[in-house]
Amino acid sequence: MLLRKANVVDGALALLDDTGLDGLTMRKLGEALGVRAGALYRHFPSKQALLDAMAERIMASVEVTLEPGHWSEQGVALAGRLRHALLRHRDGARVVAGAYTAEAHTVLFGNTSAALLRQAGLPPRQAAWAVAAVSQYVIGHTIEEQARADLVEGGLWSKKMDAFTELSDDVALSAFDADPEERFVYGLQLFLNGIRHELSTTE
Amino acid sequence: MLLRKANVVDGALALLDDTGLDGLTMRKLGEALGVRAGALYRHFPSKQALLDAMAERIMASVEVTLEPGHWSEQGVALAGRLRHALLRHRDGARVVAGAYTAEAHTVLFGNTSAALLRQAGLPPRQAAWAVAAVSQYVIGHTIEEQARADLVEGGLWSKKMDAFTELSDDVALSAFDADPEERFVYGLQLFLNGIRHELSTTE
DNA sequence: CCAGTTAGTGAACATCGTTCACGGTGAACG
DNA sequence: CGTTCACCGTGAACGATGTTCACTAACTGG
Repeated sequence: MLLRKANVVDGALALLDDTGLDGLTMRKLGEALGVRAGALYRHFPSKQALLDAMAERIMASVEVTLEPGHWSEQGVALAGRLRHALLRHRDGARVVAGAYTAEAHTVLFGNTSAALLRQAGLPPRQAAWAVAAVSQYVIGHTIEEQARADLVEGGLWSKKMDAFTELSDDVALSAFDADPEERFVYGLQLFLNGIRHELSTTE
Repeated sequence: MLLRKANVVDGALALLDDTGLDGLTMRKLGEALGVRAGALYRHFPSKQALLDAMAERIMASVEVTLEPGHWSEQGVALAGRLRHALLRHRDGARVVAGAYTAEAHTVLFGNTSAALLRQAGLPPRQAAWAVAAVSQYVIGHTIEEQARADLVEGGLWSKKMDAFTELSDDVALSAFDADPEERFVYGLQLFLNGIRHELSTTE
């Protein structure tokens, strides 16, 4: 049974889900695909190229269709779909952050989001900057969210929290075992409210 | 000349600056310190522990003293000092992001920032969330800023830009070779304006 | 000055990404 | 149907990585 590029990416994402990024090895991937490690280099020139393709696949899974509605609702939807796409695979955020790729679907997401903000009245340059800023927030948030999930799975989470307890005031503590989604939406709202403020002063 | 933990961290940060995170190797670090790789394990139980210590050292270099002034100015100053601390070493943002540590200086930065926002009138829980969100933005931004710097140094930046040019509209293009600091401040302002809006509605 | 802790050595282990000469299989074409 | 040829996969190897361990050397406190 011959392999194609798409199959390799499929297998790599599946392996990613149950070994994590650090456990993703060319040899293990080969074994999962019934093939020796070297054979993978017929499809990708390097592991990094494979990771780039995985990132692109992840970005391809975020829906970018804009339904009619207020720009801020669309913005919440877009950012939320980006987060969910990253969460769909273990360490997905780290994979996308490490790729720094400029391929079709990654660019499409940026273009669509920027167009949304431009339509809302933001100058083109600022729209592009705002999209970059929000994306950086989403990726930064999701890297941490998944890092925490990995720690919990490894049973190391309580250890970190103990270190916290000694140094931090009680307030910050309770804020940290809140629902990640709630925290995500809060930060996102801060951003969008900032954009709203920007719109009201430039027009 | 015997080594101490502090010397190892010093050497590691120096080596980081001229080889980058991917080139940071226990053997190379040993060589730079006049020692075999194995000796480093008398000071740190693993490379990750060393990286955690490096992250703490980087965080220790951000000044957290609050001078009197409007909370938003203090916020700009704090976030800006965080960014500069990350920029001070090559791949500094990746090091800090990968550590996910809860040690003295990292926690201190969070506590100080949260106190600032609480004093401004934000409820404790929301203050902690807002600080986390801004930190994630700063780290996300700086990872990208440094990734780009590494690409430029490797001469691979123009290649990425070519890929962009084919897929993106002209607008986004010009937004991308703007001064990183200007883009950083713009995103930060969006955030702080969102917090300002939050303050005006909760009080 | 001696004892005991601590730092460093050198060799080894398992594993990693990557390469390459070679053998085999697939499908397209006459 | 048979040949051809591009492509896929093998197996072994290379160099480099993080880490361990029995051993030796160096420093330090009493």
